[in-house]
Amino acid sequence: MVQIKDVAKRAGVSVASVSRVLAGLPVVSEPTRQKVLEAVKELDYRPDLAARRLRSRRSDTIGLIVSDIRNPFFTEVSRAVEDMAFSHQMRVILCNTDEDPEKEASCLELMRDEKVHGVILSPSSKLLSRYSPADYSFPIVLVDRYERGIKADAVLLDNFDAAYRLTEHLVSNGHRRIACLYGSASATGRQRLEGHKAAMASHQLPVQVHGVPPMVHEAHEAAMSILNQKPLPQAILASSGLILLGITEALRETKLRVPEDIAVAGFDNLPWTRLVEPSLTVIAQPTYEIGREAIELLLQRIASPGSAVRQLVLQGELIARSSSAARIV
Amino acid sequence: MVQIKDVAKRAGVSVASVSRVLAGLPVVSEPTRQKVLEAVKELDYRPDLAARRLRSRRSDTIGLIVSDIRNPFFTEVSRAVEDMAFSHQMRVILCNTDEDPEKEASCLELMRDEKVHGVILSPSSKLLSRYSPADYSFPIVLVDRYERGIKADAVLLDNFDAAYRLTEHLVSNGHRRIACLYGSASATGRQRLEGHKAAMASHQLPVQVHGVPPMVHEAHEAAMSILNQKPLPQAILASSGLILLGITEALRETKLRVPEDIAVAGFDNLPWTRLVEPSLTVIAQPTYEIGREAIELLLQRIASPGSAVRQLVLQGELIARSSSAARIV
DNA sequence: CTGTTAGCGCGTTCAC
DNA sequence: GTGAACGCGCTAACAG
Repeated sequence: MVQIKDVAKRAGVSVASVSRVLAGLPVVSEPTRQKVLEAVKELDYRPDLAARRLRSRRSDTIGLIVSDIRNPFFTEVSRAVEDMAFSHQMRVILCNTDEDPEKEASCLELMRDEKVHGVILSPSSKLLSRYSPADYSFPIVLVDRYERGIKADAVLLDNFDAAYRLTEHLVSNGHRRIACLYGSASATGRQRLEGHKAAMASHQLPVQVHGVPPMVHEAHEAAMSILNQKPLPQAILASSGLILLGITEALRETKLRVPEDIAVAGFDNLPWTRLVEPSLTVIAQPTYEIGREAIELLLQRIASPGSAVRQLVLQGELIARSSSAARIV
Repeated sequence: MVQIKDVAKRAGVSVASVSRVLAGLPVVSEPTRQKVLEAVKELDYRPDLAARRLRSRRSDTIGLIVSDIRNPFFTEVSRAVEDMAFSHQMRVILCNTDEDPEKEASCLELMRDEKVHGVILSPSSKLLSRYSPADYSFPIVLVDRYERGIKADAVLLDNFDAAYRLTEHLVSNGHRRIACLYGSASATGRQRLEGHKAAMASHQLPVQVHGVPPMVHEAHEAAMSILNQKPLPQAILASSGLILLGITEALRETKLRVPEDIAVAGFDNLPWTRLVEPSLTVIAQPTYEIGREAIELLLQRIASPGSAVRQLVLQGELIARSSSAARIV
């Protein structure tokens, strides 16, 4: 294994000079710089990261902790995080928690052990409810999940507003009896519920809401029982892409026509939502941007640990498609 | 920062004993073991990974290099890899290459620098064509992409067989003029093409094949031009989920009925394939299992570097749905 | 079975 | 502007 002293010998300088050149310190003369660079290339020298990390106490690593990378939202976020990290010469360590507080805790411990510079985290409800940045030795940026009043950096969708607008869209298209299936397990689902309720209230319309656990199967079941009730709601609203999937499955089993018998709208502009017949009205989240902003916020926080906490709130985009077309009265 | 000598002092033993207890070496007496464990707990001692890695020359890390984590196939594989790695106390470093040979090379270098124990890799066509395990200092397991004759561990779908059976299925349902859109950029696409051609040949049927770059847009365009030709093929076959998506989009623009006017079948059992109308016949890949087997193979290779190379070939599952229903003659 | 000690490869003082 | 030397925290070899 070629190491720094080999390079030093070859270049006819000391190891200190090699180290300085590699660190980009400007206190080194141009001739030595060239000598070193040449020797590095000739020997194909690669600094030993373990030694460097031990000595410098820096890992050049950040952590990304999500519930499940297979959730398309997190897939996209993680791609953005990887891209940004790569371009900043940083490594990313990824963990899946499956919303399990114990796994969450062990992931966080792992991040501590790895001496990450910071973590991007989508906390479970449980963790979020007792969350305090002070409990951790590294900065954390929350994504997707957040509770008002928490002193923490975060990048979020404006869930209330998005659900409000989606509901407004349904109402303005003539739908009045609207059923809302929301993810009861997450702060995000509950915030979307609040947006929905506020929009309904502004029209003096009664609400019909159903909390469901975050699983396709459960959403499917819940949707089925709603679709079998009399009178049938005029529209059904899903607070997440997963729930929307469950509803869509259920609708395929019934012979109900969309939007004539019942309109549909939901969250997350996944590829399939425009392929089903009819295509589905959704709120598109700027997922890649959320990831990009999260790591940006994290890097800034690392650079200036003392500055005030910030929440970055991004707007969803309403994509109106056939499934929520105007009701013929 | 609490370190090993603090623990040693507290437990009244030497640092070596602490190290041995933590390494799980069986050469330590039960009393000292208990003393050490207690001290570790009391001080909340966490070994410094950088120091440990420097000294032991082991990183407990493996690499995963894929073209794009957003490809659902790789998402699933990566989840499996993460799960297995986590349960083996291993870290995973993930890289996206976008099929770019340069990025591929820098990812591989990064893995070398990180001293990973091994890498799971889906190589670009270019890399695959000149691939040799001997070029790397760590073991590599190929996933998804592979070329006959390469001496490398790999976990693969039986692409030839899957495409053969999918074609057989179409033929046995009365479709004879079949157009095949295949991914020309990957070995995988070409192997599926071969399976298709073989099946057609066994029935003395002429083939009509079209290579497309691996982008939805391109597949869409190619599908459009096929759908506009006279006479219309009786069926259209896609060699990947991505191409199937492009075809599905194109079909929505035309007013062709599926399967009456044209039947459709393809690869990858993604959630949306059973939600579109009509639902799509596909070959389901055992994606999670592929990831699981890949890391299993890698760990075995790490354990015994000298043993013979192995390719693990898994079978796809034909899921017949409405889009390929029997042709009424 | 346990303790002492020599480095692992590098970054960083501190003299020059 | 440069080099010599120390030590980051740990593991492993060796002595006892």
